Amino acid sequence: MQNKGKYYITTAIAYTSGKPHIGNSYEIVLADAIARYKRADGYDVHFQTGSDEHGQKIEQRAHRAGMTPRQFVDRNAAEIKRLWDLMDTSYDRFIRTTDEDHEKQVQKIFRRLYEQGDIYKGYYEGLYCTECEAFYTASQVSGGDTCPVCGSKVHPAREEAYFFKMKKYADRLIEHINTHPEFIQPVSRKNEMMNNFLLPGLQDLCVSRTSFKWGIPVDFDPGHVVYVWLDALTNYITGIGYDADGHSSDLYKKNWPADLHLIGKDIIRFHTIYWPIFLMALGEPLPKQVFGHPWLLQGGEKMSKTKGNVIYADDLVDIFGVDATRYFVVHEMPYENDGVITWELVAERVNTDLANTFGNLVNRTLSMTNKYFGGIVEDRGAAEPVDEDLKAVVTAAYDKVEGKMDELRAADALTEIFSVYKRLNKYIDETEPWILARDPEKKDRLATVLYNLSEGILMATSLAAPFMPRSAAKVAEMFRTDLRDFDTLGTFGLYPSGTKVTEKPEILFARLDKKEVMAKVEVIMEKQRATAAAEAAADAAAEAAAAGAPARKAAPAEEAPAEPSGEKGLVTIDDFARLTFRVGEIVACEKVKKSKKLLCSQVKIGEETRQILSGIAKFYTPEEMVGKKVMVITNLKPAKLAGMESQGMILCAEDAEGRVVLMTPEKDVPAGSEIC
RNA sequence: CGCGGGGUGGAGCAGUCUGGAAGCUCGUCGGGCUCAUAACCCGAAGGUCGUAGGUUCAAAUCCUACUCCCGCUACCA
Repeated sequence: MQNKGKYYITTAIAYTSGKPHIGNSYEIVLADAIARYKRADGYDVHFQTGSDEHGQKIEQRAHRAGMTPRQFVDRNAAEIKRLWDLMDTSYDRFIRTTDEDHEKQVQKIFRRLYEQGDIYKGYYEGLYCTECEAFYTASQVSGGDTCPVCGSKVHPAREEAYFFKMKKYADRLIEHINTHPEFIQPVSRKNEMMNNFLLPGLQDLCVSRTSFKWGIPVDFDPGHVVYVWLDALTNYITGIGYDADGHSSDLYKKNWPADLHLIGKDIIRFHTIYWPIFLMALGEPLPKQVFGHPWLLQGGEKMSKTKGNVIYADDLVDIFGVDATRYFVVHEMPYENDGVITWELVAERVNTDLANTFGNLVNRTLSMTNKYFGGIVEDRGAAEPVDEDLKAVVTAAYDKVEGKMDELRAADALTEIFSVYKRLNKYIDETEPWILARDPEKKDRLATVLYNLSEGILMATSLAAPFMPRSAAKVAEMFRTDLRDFDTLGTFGLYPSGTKVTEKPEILFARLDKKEVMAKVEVIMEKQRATAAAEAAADAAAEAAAAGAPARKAAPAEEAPAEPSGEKGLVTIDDFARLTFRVGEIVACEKVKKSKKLLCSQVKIGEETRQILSGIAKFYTPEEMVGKKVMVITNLKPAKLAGMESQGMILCAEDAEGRVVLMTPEKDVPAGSEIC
């Protein structure tokens, strides 16, 4: 295969404060798909990922967990690595910012930048919260003088710190961005960076802190540790052997500048402004491209532990398998906008694309080959005009996919590949092999059709391999051949005629029953909620223990704070619209034996009758209930009360003494009428 | 007037730069087929393209105003 040169791709390094969710895993999977694709396409790929392990938050969390920071990051980095490995990602190096080679180089870089005058010592000024031991900006404090996190008083303070002279390189960077339109992807982000940061004028960046210890020490000024971005971003060069004294490794010389930094859209600024400027200061070339990918949202919301809606890669893999999970996250992510993930969507996608279109195609082809030819795939040259279009579609696939991948549109690349599988399914209908099989004179034609199918599957699957390596390997194995190098994909017919395929085709992707999936999900979510509650309790206990005299407030929360629980906040009309209320007529009612409070009513709502339990036995007898028209929430999740299912809720009013009264319509309306 | 992105059939998206018969995947409904994982193939229904106005022979696409949603707003990793 021809060598197209080197390709160095990186992901952001994952922060070791906790377990990455599927949105984080998406990045490594996408990077891996690109890396594998480039390898198959003839590039000499170097793929780096890793973990970001320093900072005050780590220090605090480790303390709360009763561990040293080192133990804490060792544990979390191992967990991150486990998830990356679980997803079959083929990175060449997993760098940790606590790795010795990295720490040493960061110190050297810091010293060099200081000596050449790009870093200077000054004071960081801001509003300081003693409780949190953290600075906040005026905008965060938003006018008042209370801490946005813990609510205590903040006061102006200053801390000795080193700063990087950003302004010095700003013009060069603006010039670079303007002359390299491909540098920031998607392009809409470019304007954001220009308008918000570069054009108004950059502030100098604080690159050291004295308020915590868990970081790389500034070797010539012991009270300071190197602050986050100078430590984190430099992993891209230290990980391949950069040396600030000019003795960089061959690996570095070969691979730098990076071809692609794949990162989340939230850290675009750091990668397109600070990082290039650091590199300019070091006299190194800039990365060729930075792609800030969008996020995967659960439903329409950000995932957060407090909302209890986090989806993790390992849970997805348990239910759907590695390749299905990989396929979903890559396929479902649009280029610019955020993608959506829900368990239902994954199940649907697996069934339609993977089981029906792809898996079933492979299965039916292999089955027919076994049934009609004892497993031998043979091109007997009995071509017909209908074959031409099929071959054209198959042989054109590589160029189409290549075009999409060049633009980093991996989701669209997958769509191209699947359109080939769809075309192959259609070909079966066009040629009707089962009819050919009835006519002995059509035996050659039948063999040729099955050969074309097999070859088409193998060619398309070679392109799918970077996205679904395991399944692609299985397909090749079942056809008793190897996947194709990309530079052969323009030629139809390289599958050796006469190959005997497997006798027992394996189901690549089983169809899933949505209800069964959701039942499993319920178990997972339940476990997650329990864990979150336990953690919260442990945190609270640790806080209390650590408190000593005046109680310390909670440390900054990782995620958005929980909804205020005591009182009911305002909702929007959309929130209200999510609830469905209907008029129901109680057609039967009885006491629930196991309970003193509950009545079990059969409520007629339009065409259907539902069983609803209500805690109103003290106020109404079953006889009184029958015939009443009441207000019912119909889209409430069913729940079991006293062992019986309740499919909704009958609304009542409760007075100050706790007396309960049914809500009934003021005029008579038919049961089933919607209440709005 | 801080900056930016978005609002397209039931769901998720493309199309907007470079105006010219509203498209893709899924779901729904009808039909075909039976090799296959109740799979596959064909067809249909369903959208005033957020709202209002303007430019034009022609607007989802350009312009103006309004409205709703979501990010970012600088050292938080």
